Amino acid sequence: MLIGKLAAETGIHIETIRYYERVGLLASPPRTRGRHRVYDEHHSQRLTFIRRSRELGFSLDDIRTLLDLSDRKQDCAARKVTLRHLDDVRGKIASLKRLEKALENMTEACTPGDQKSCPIFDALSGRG
Amino acid sequence: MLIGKLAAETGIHIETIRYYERVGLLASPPRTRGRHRVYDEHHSQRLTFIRRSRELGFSLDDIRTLLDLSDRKQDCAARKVTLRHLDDVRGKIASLKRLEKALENMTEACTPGDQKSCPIFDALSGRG
DNA sequence: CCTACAATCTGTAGCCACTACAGATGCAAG
DNA sequence: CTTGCATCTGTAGTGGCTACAGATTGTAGG
Repeated sequence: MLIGKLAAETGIHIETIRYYERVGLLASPPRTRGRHRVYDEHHSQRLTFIRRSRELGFSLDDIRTLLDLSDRKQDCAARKVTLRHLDDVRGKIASLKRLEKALENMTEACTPGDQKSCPIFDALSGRG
Repeated sequence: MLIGKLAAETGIHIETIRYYERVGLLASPPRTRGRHRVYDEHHSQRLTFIRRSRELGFSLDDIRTLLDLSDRKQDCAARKVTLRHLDDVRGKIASLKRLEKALENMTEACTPGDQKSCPIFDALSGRG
């Protein structure tokens, strides 16, 4: 199958597929005489693995590791990678929640008709 | 004051200060004969505003807007920008929470000693 | 006044994970 | 043989910095 079909099948843009090949995530497929890439089911499965991993927020580096671990059936190591990523995600949630609180406080303090200084600008100026 | 002192005062790296100038966030300060930048209290306040806004997750584009609104004392408009950003943050939290759940499910399903297929690899392959 | 050394200067390239072109080909149907 | 879409390569752009290299400026000590 050609790259367009692979893209349609996996939901990954053509340019992104070529990008994954360039950075070594997806093996270079054989070519036609006219240098068009020819993929098979194996490539499609790999690409689906990559897409699912990306959807779960793994970095391309992590995915490289996961693909390798999957080939070598090292599921314990994969669990570690996943737990580390989960930690990361939780950290991001926590820091976004702090942002959310701060932003809520700012907007709640800012009531229309208030003639004095604006609490939003005060907060941003470091006075809040 | 020179750029090093401004950096120390505001907690923003020298390169970042120059970057902000380059992208039009911070006005070009006057220079010494030898082209060294000379800042005053006004620059320092602006930079603090920028730093606080960055800490709250505003994009540089948003910050440009907020700085302008602050100059023109348009606090209602600033409130809108802030609410929009708050929405953004909440959206990110929601999607990270979905990730968190999915990752939790994967790692919980993966118990050591399980001899069959690995639920992590299954999930990533699109079978989960 | 001279030297040493720190601070600053400009310009460029790199990071991540793509995305968006331009301009040149390949390939299949009519 | 032409039309027209698909694919090719290569490069540049995104955001928000960061990290250099190599040149210059400023300043304190001798």
